[in-house]
Amino acid sequence: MPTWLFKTEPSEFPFAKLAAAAGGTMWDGVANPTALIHLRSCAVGDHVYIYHTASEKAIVGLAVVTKAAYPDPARPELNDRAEPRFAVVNLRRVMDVKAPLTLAAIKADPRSAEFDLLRQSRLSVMPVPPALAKIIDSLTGLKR
DNA sequence: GCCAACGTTGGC
DNA sequence: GCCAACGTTGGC
Repeated sequence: MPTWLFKTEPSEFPFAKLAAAAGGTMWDGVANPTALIHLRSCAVGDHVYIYHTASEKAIVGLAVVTKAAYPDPARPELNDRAEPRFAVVNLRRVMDVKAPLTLAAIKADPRSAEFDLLRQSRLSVMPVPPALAKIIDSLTGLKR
């Protein structure tokens, strides 16, 4: 199953604020067109690494998609059309990583050279290639 | 706080 | 439809 990486600013919406209950929490605020394309590709059951930006710059946890993309209910004026401008998904918190995986550590590993996280620093929703997901699982101590 | 690397906007 | 000017993100 596909794995994604979502970025969030920990002072705005930290990983810990994601609900661990079945329905999860709405993940909104994605405006970048490329990020929205990825967001619309998320399916229920897909796994999502949560990455904290700003001072942390590390993968801190794992979440799962509990509801696929739908129009942001807070932006009806922009979503009342065939192609909604803003999409959101629901995410449920699954588990913390055993060890946060820092951007510096990811950069230092030549196997992540093609990762969007390094190639396009402003992208907030991106796919994680399966081979890289395996590496990240091992480096963070995630058992899933 | 700075600035590179994007996106977006609006005049033409 | 182009592109200059402006705005935003996020690493440093």
